[in-house]
Amino acid sequence: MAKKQTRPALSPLESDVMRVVWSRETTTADDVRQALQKERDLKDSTVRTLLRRLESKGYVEHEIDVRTFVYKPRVEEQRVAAQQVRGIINRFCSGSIENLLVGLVDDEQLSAEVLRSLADRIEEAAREEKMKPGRRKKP
Amino acid sequence: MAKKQTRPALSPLESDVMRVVWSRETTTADDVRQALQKERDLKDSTVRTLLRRLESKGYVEHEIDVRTFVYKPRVEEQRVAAQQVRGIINRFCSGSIENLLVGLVDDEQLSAEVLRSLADRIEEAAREEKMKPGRRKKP
DNA sequence: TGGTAGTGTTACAGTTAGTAACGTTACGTT
DNA sequence: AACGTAACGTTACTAACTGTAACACTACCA
Repeated sequence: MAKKQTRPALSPLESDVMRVVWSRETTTADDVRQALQKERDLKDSTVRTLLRRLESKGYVEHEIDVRTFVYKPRVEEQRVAAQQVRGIINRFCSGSIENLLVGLVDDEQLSAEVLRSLADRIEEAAREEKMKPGRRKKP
Repeated sequence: MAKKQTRPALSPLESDVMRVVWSRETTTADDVRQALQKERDLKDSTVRTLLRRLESKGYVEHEIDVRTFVYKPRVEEQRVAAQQVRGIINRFCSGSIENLLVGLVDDEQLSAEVLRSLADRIEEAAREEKMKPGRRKKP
């Protein structure tokens, strides 16, 4: 089985940067700086350091447009979230995702209705996948 | 609304210690040391430092039996997991738990069947709750 | 009353996170 | 062709957090 490759975790600020990157088609250092400006007034070189670290961690990649680095995500946001959750499940929850979901319900973050409707939608999606073969996951 | 109090995050080793604490009724430093011995051979004072840090973070509390500190969890394991997940949801997933669950399914950590059966069980449990009033959550 | 089980205090090195200055390179404009 | 400047890479520093533990102190129990 293809081992699901795992990347070093994101720091809080790196997460902020990633959220910017995920929210756009393409992203430059200056885009990030501006996007985060309300909350934090980071210097250009700070942002570039962050982006470089994110690239070395495998979260983004860049192309060069003339002389400007243009970044794009290399992983989907939901995938990253899911991996983090996997870590939580292993550390707590006795490795069982069901236990986790039960905890979420207890914590009132989740309801049975949501679970059910989600199950419906997922099964629906799975059926459609089967119709048109070829690539799997994430059209 | 009673603000769900949030504690400083657990480091990896602290998580290990907590797993021991959660797995037992009561726990002493020596219990922890022995439980973790296969993986890590920690000195007694190391373990006690960990437990003290966990207490100051609000994860455990202790009573004194003669002269020995006897620890117990102050939070449930699933609750902690759920709070961590809430953090993830806020950082990624645009704050939506549904997005997260979709990601988990994509990541093949979760299936529609599990979601559905879980929804069933949760609804069932909710019905029972309504029958016998009084305390809610966690019997 | 002394040995010891058990505690608190203190500490230190390695890593990660946030922050950024400064030096270098190469575009495009004149 | 040369120069200003936009954009990059290298390097660095501090603060906080982790893992680790020695050592000093205290109070039971034999």
